[in-house]
Amino acid sequence: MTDHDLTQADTVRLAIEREIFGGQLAPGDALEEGRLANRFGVSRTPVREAITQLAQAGLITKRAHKRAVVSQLDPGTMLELFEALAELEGAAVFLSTSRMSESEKNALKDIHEAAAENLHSDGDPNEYADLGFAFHQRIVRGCHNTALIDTTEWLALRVLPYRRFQVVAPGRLQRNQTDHDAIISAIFAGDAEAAREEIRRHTLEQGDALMRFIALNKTSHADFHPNGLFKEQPL
Amino acid sequence: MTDHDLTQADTVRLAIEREIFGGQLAPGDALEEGRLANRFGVSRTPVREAITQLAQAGLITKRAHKRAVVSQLDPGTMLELFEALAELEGAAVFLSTSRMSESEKNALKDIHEAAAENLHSDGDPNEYADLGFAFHQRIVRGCHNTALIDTTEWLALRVLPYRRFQVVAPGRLQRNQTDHDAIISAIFAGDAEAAREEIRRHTLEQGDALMRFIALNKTSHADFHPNGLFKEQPL
DNA sequence: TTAATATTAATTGCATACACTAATACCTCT
DNA sequence: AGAGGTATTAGTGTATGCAATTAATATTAA
Repeated sequence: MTDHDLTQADTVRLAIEREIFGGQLAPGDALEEGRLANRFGVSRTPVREAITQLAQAGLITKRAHKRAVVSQLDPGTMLELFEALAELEGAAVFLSTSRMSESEKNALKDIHEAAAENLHSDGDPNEYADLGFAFHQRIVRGCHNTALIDTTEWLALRVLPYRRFQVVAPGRLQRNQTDHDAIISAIFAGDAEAAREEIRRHTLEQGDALMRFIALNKTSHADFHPNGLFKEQPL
Repeated sequence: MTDHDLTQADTVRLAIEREIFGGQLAPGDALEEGRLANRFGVSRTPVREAITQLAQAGLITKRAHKRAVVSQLDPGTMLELFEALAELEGAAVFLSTSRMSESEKNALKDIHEAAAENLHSDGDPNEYADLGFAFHQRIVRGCHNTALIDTTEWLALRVLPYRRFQVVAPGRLQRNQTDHDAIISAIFAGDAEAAREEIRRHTLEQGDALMRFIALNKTSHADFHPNGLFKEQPL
């Protein structure tokens, strides 16, 4: 039972997913069954199935007899997502503090130090962003509760493109690193309550900072495309 | 745009959902597309769509070329679900404590007192279970964060059938009411941190109690059907 | 010109038909 | 009788066609 048990619907779904997260498909873009069908060389049926799945996952929005569009995150819901994510990550780290093994903690510390090094040596901001993502992911997975992990990572994935933006916001990276410092200290000190508070504040602030950024650059949120930030914003 | 925008796939999905939560469809039962199709008087296409959605939601399990099966909750994942739910409800009540309006708080208190009355007068246990569900739901919704509410309610729905079991466990109802007492006190006192701790402990304990119940009655969890508890277990 | 309406085109929802897979029954041989 | 293989059957995955619905375009009236 290898990957060849992938049905065509699965293949199409994965492809569309990648295009959304990769930015080729922007929020608001329409997904038309017919086009996709002959683009992927299949009939509309598996395409339809893929769209159904993606809609159920919330990645795209679909209403009867209207074509599916990539879900649009208006500022309000985006803030809500960040807030919910902050709470979930808080819950996870609360558990992780007492549940992570020594090796898990050390791996976390390694990531943190690699990020520090990157920051100190003026490395690639994208690499820093990846390390930041890994940092959060390690913490979440440390709670060893599949249900909680899946839920949290699902939310994290939804805001991921927006979360990365901070690499272009002045001073954010340094601040980010300081926050991570506090979080990792609390974890190693075994202070679950403090760890929760730190990560809550941290993630909430990322959302706030993003909102400020959008407001300052007064980008119409209709046109706002998170994945384009790297390309279009001057560093 | 009324309910008549419901596509046939939606209708079928809702019907199946109801049968699962209502207990006509037990965990482990197989869903066969053809039967469902002519049972609902539609073709297999909308049935397939409904199944896809339910699978994506996790309510049923599906693998390529194998028929769909109503998801089975083994004790391990069930405990995980309860733990994750405890954390999410904790996060929600933490926010709700400062965000619920006066009328929302009063509505919550009304439910709580109705439950007390039911308990005191030896009323219908099923009604008590409904009140308990409403109690938790009100608290969660009080956080006014759609993302967090949806996530939490989704988990709550998955364990709902199991959660109700406590009406048949000796002493659980009284204990449940005491817990709710503590929670509501913390909320009215504005002590968010205490409210979180109370509801965490409370929901976690429901999971533990359920596990003990299953273990004591040494019911093979393969045959364990939550919705049957009311009918088959002697009170 | 603009707004409202009719007409056409594009696109979705569904049914049916067929291909492929996996399970079951059946047979053969030892 | 039992193990192993083959035919049969049930059931899923996909393609195609058609009807219903929505979006786009043309047309008319003010």
